[in-house]
Amino acid sequence: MKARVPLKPITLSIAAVERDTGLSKDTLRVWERRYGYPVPARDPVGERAYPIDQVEKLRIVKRLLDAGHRPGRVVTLPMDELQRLSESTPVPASRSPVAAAGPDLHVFLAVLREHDVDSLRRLLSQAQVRLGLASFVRDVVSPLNTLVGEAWMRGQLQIFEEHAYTESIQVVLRSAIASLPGAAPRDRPQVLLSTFPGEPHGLGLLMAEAMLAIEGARCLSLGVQTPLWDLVLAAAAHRSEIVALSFTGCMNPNAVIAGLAELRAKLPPRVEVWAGGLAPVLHRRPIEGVQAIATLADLPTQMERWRLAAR
Amino acid sequence: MKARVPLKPITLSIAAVERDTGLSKDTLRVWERRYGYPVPARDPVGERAYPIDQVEKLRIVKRLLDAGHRPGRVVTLPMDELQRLSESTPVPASRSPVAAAGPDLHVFLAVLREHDVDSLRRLLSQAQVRLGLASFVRDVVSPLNTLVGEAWMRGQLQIFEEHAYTESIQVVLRSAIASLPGAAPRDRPQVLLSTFPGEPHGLGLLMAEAMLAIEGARCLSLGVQTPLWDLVLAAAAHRSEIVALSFTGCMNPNAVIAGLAELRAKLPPRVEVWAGGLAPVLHRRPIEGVQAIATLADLPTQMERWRLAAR
DNA sequence: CATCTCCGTTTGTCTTGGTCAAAGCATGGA
DNA sequence: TCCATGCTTTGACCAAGACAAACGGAGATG
Repeated sequence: MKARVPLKPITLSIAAVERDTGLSKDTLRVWERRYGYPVPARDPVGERAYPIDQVEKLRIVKRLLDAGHRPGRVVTLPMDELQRLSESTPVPASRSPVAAAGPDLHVFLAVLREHDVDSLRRLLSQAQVRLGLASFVRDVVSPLNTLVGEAWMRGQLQIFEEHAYTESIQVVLRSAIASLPGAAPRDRPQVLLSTFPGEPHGLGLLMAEAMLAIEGARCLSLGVQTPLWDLVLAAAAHRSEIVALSFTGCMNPNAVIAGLAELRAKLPPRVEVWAGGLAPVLHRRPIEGVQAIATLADLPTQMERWRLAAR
Repeated sequence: MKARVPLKPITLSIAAVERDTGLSKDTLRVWERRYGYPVPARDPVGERAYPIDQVEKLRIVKRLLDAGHRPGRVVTLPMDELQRLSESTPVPASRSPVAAAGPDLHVFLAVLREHDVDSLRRLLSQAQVRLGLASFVRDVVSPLNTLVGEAWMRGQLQIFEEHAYTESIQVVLRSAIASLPGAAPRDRPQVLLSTFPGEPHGLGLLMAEAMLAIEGARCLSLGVQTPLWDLVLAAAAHRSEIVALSFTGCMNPNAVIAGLAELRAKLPPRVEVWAGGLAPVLHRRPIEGVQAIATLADLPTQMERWRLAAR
């Protein structure tokens, strides 16, 4: 009931800090207990009142956490140390030699930084038309995603800039997909696309949908976060022959493995399970009955394989 | 750290119930203490494990709460009483007489139930062309959303069917928006669209974007779940004159109010805050400095008002 | 040198039981 | 009819403790 809305919000309640930083109330309290930071002031009632500068520091800390740092090492650091870390943090660098990949991907990044979304979309559209959809997805969107992800990790990109990027890619990709010749009802394979609960990123799905649709597959995307059991139901309802999942690094590796194993077990054997995306766990060791898609360029190959298998 | 993924998810953790029902952990615990309901089972570790039927009951209770009932009076009622109340309680959504609205919205629902996504998209596209975008959004998509939401609440629709529906609407709306004449750089107002963290539904944004774009606004959608601070940064970066947020019932009412108040305080006064969507809390009482958008049909009116105000 | 396994440490979420302000409701007076 | 008052309901917050999962380093193995 403490929905206090102070006229002079020079301090924030713990709930407000949770909203602003994404750190849960429990976490904030336990940090205070363990690391002695942050130590907020108290309002007349005895409740925590965080000054804004503490909150801003917490925002930076949160970013470092997302970039892979550990709380115990960074929460107590002074402000200038944090700044230094933000800039110098070496990127976890998955595979994909980005630097070598695109010619001038940095142009896209530059207009994004200037908040010129119109130009960004125009440039993306032009690239799509010039290169063709497949090459656009493979050689522009995919490496650009990595580039943007890395820039964000380094703190060179704000969250809202990343959101604007995602939305722009979505607009261009969806429009390109919509203008592909629609698959005929007889076309095969019938592919069901989605992500597991806990995986909120949908760009991978769109990219995969584009690559598969080019090859003549009948794609049905369910968007993100479909419960496992519903994937089984949906595959049955739509007579899907392939269920394709997309993963980024944000899902728990064990949850990925366990989920894929369970999905595999619940689907009829004739339905294939394809799993792709940046999640490292997919590419460590093969998973029984699951096709790991190393890169988007593998999708056509896999389709070829599927078609050759007599069915 | 308790991201348990039980193989047999016949029960949900308290965090999962919070996500699914919108009732906070504190509330769930205090209800158990005070009213003796819900009393979840305990897992081997001693943590609450809610059976799904309790969660479903809680969802109904939550709806009754949103409709104005008080917890003490409804949490302990048996299931049939709740059903009776649900039906006899005048729809919380004061506006939007669904039954009277569409002529044959049930056609869409029927093809959805038959899993004929191709037909669904074709029918939607045809309706969009026949009615025009504004009427399509106002008279088809919006009431259809309510219809689908209610069907899902009643358990008449699977989650994957709801996902397929959402994706279909998205395809049709995005394609319609893309084919609108683009706004000129000088056009106004510049509108920033998004949702708060915790609000995962993006259809409202698309509908609003369509209505606003028709009226000649320059829209920039950031997709869903933009942190509050980033909304402020984005509004500054894009010189937005209006920040429009969309809410469904899944957000905690207090979080909605507090978030809007904080956003209002952090934005420069000349930037307007518009809040729309089905969340009941928006329409209970006006919020200082925030324009509540009752229905999508109000968006043109609000635009008119904004343009008349000398700027 | 890469990869696996083991083990101690770190970390966030959950636990109990208590406090209290704000919102809701009813009663009585103007 | 409308407003002031007092009582009840309600959920957010607090403290301190427990514990499993995730992490990271050491050592063994291919």
